[in-house]
This record gives sequence, structure tokens and C-alpha cells, in this order.
Amino acid sequence: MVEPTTKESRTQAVYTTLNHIPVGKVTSYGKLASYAGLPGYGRYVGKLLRELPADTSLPWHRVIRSSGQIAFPPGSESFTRQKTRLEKEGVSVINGRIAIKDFQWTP
DNA sequence: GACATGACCGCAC
DNA sequence: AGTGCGGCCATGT
Repeated sequence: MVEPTTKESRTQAVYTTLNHIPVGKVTSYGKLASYAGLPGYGRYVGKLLRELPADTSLPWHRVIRSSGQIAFPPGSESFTRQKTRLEKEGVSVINGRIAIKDFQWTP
């Protein structure tokens, strides 16, 4: 049988890993995918987060690009929303970039 | 099934 | 340090 990797299992794996990111730390789409057991699924992670409901309890704002920058165009609503949430958790964002040296979270 | 799109990534210049 | 290009995966037309 070859179907242990269904859409639901992938989604669940990503959600679970995302929910384990502690406050004050962030990770990247690609790293999150790898930690969830899905290396190379960075784009898919972005798609999942995009499909999240507005009232979700998942810390989607703790996911940024590997370059340390927010994935939204500066000034957009999503950008501001993410920046505000991050700063409320103690993560400084300057010019769309995470201002701390050790922003990467490792399980 | 081919082509285009997207909250991505790594490497080369 | 900024830009470009190919690679990656799932979806929608």
C-alpha cells in the first residue's frame, strides 16, 4: 500500500509542528516542512497557512522566509498583522526583517 | 495532460 | 548585498 502520505496527514503534521513553536522564536517555511517530515514542501506550507481561517489558534505569524523576512509585501494588511503579532510576543521586526540574531527555532 | 500560479529555497553572479 | 534562475510540491484552469 502506498498512501500513508495523504493530504490530511501532511496537513496534520504541519499544524502539529507549527503549534510547537515557542513564543519568541520563529522558523521558516522550508524548515517547518522539514521538521514536519516533509522536506521540500515549503511552498505547500505557505498554501496551508493561506487556507487557515482568520480565527485560527495556530501561530502562523511565527513562520517567515529563510532570509529572515516576512513573506508579505511591506505595508499590506497581512504584513502589518504578522508584524504586530510578532512584536506583541517580543520579536522585533525592523524593515520587514527579524531583528534578532537567533530567530531560528530548532525542535 | 500541459501550463500557470504561489505566505518557498539554495546557489551562482 | 541585491538579483536571477532553476528546483520543488500541490492546485486550478
